[in-house]
Amino acid sequence: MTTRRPRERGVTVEDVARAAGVSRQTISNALNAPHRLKAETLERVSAVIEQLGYRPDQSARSLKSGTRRIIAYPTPVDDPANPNPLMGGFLEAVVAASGEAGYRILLVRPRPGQSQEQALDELIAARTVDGFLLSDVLRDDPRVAHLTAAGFPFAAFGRTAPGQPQSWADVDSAQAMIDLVGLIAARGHRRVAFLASTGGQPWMDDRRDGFLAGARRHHLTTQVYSVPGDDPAGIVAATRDLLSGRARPTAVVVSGDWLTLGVYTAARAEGLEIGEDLAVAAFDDLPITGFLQPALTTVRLPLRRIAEALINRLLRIIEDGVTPEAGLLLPGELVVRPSLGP
Amino acid sequence: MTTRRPRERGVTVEDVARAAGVSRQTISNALNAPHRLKAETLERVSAVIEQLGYRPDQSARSLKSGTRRIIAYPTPVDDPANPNPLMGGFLEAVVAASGEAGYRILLVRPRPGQSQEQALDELIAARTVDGFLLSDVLRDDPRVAHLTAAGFPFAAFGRTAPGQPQSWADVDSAQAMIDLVGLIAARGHRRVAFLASTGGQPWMDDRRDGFLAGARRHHLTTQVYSVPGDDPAGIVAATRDLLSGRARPTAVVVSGDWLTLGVYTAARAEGLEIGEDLAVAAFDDLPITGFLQPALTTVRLPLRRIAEALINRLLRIIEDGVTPEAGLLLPGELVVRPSLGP
DNA sequence: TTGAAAGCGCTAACAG
DNA sequence: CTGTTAGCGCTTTCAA
Repeated sequence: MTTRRPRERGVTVEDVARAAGVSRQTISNALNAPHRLKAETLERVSAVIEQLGYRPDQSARSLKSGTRRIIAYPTPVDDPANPNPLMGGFLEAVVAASGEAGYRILLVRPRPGQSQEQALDELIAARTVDGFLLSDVLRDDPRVAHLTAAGFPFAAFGRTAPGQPQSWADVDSAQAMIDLVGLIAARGHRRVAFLASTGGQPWMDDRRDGFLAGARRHHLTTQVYSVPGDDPAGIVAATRDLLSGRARPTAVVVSGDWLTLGVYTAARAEGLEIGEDLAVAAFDDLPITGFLQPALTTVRLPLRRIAEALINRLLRIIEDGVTPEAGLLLPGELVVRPSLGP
Repeated sequence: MTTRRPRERGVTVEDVARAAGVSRQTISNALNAPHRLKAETLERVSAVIEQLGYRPDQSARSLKSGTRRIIAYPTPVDDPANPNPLMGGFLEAVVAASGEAGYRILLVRPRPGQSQEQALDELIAARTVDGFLLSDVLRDDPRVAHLTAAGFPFAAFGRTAPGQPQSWADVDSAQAMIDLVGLIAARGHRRVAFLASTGGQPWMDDRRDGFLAGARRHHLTTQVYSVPGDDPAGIVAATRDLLSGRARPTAVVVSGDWLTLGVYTAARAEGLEIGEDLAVAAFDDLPITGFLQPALTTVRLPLRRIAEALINRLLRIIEDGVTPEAGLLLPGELVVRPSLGP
C-alpha cells in the first residue's frame, strides 16, 4: 500500500485572506495582534481561520521570528536492560511544565562520533532550539562551560560552578540526609553506618556530606563504606563485613535505594531482622521501595518542583534575558516506612 | 545579571559564499549535492564551512523543503508519584533508533482543554513534524483513526484495526504466555490460576487469551480472577481467596509484575512459600522483579526491538511513502527466576 | 560546473 | 483600521 501524498500544500495566510476577503496582514494580525482589528472583522476572520483549520506554518514563523518554542533535552544514555526508573517521571514533569508555557521538548543526542559539545554547537548553529535543559550535571560539566561561553540559554538539574550562570535547581540532598539522621538519632541509634557506591557523581557526595554533618550534630559514631559500582555481590559482601564486626551499627543509611537489595540480603544472611535488629534507610524513592520487605524508608526526589523550577528559569532567560542570581535547592521528602523500625 | 543578546544573526550561506569567493548556490550544493562540485572547489568550500561553523538554518531549510526531520511522540500522561518505570527505557531506544536516521523526537501533549485529536491536527496543520509515534494504542484508538483519515504518517506501539494502515509493532504477548504456561506445565503443575487487573487495555486481553490458550493446550485446570484497578489491598484479598479454596492452584500467573506484590503478601499470609508451595510468574520485567524475594519469573518486553521496528516503519512511510502490509509481532523474553520453583 | 532569480509562508514596518 | 512591500535563509529552477 503506497500512500505517497504529493507534499500537500497546507492552507496558508493567502488562502485565508482570500476566503475572508481581507489582506494577508489582517490574518496575521488576527492571530498576533488581535487588538488592532475591529471587533467585527476579528470575529469574521477568526471564523474563517477556524473553519479552514488554518495554523501558521511553524517553520515560516520561526524563520521570521527567530524563535522556535522548543527546548532541547540532551537525553542521558541509559542502559535499556536496566533503565532509570525515574526518567519517565522527570520527563512527565518537564513536559507538563513546558507545555503550560507553550514550549515543547526535543530529545537530542550526539550522533555517533560526535561529542556532547559538538552536538550542542550544531543545535545552536542550526537555530533548532531556544534553549537547553541539562540533567545529571557534574560539578565541572563541559556542557555548562560550553553553553556559558556561547552565551546560550540553559537550565541545569544539578549545580554549576560559582563563576557560571546560576540557572540551576537541585535536590537539597545534604539537608534531607541531615533530617534523616536526625530521625534516626531520635529513635535512639548511636552507631550508624553509611554505605555508598563510588560513582563520583556530585549528588552522591552531597548525600555523604549530609550524612556526616547530621551524624556530627547528634554525636553519632559513624562508619562509611564505599563499594565500587552497583554490583550487588560487592554490596552484599561489604554489608556482611559491616554487620559482622564487633560494635556493629544499629542503623545503615544507604546512598541510593538500588543498593538496599544487597543490604537486605546481607542482613538476612547475618540473621538480622530489618526494622527490628537493624534500621535501614536510603534515598531516591524508586518504585521498588514498596516491594521490599519490610518497605523501605527513603527520601523522595521533588522531581515535579525541580522540573517546574528549571523550566521557569530557562524561560526567564529565553524570553526576558534574565539569568537567576542564585541556584535553587528544593527539599527532598522523607518517606518513613517500616524498615526504619520503631 | 542580564544576558539579553541582540538576537544574534548566525552565519548564513551569504557569509560563507563571500568568505569562500563563490556564489551562495555553490555552498548549498556542497552540502546537498556535493557530486556536482569540482573536487577542489568542494574541498575549499568545505574548509570554509567548517571554519565558520556554518549550519543551514533548520527553519529556513524546513520551510523550503517541507520536511522537518522531527517525529512527534504524544507523551502518555503519567502519575508522577508512581511513574511508569519502563518509559525511560522505551524513550532511550526510540531516541537511539531515530537519531541513527537523523531524526529527533519531539515530546508533545494536548494543551489544557484540547483533545488528543485537536493536538494532532495542530501539529499537522502547523507542519511541525513529519510523523507520529504512538504508544499505548487501543484497539480502536481515535488517534489512529484520525491520522489515518488525515493520511498522515504514523507508527503505533500496539495494534491497529484491520481496515487501518498496519504500521504497528507489538509484543507477542499471547505467544509469550503460551510459552510460559508450557514451562509451568512441564514442571508438573496441573491447576493454574490467572490473576489480572481489569483496566481494559488490549494487551492485557492478549495476555489472558495467551494464558488460556496455553492452558488448553496442556489440559490444565484454570481459574481466572480479575481485580479492579491496581489497588494492592484488592489484590491481596483476591489472592487470599484464591489460595484458601479447596483444590487451590499450585501456580499463579499474574497479568503484570506490579500486582505480584499483593500475591507475595497474600501467599505469606496463607503460610505458603513462593517457589516451594506456589509458583508465581508475571509479565513486564519491571526493575522491581529482582527485588522480590524470591526473585520473580517474568516476561521481558523487547522494547529496543519494538522501538527500532517502529522507527523503521515510520521512516519508510515518511521517506518512501510505503506503508507496511502487516503489523509486526516481536517475541517477549522469558526470564526464569526462583519464584517459579524447581 | 557555476551563477542569478524566484519563492517557500510568514510578520514587521510603513503607507494609506 | 487595513493594505502594500520587503525580507528572514534556504534551495530549486533556469541560464550561462
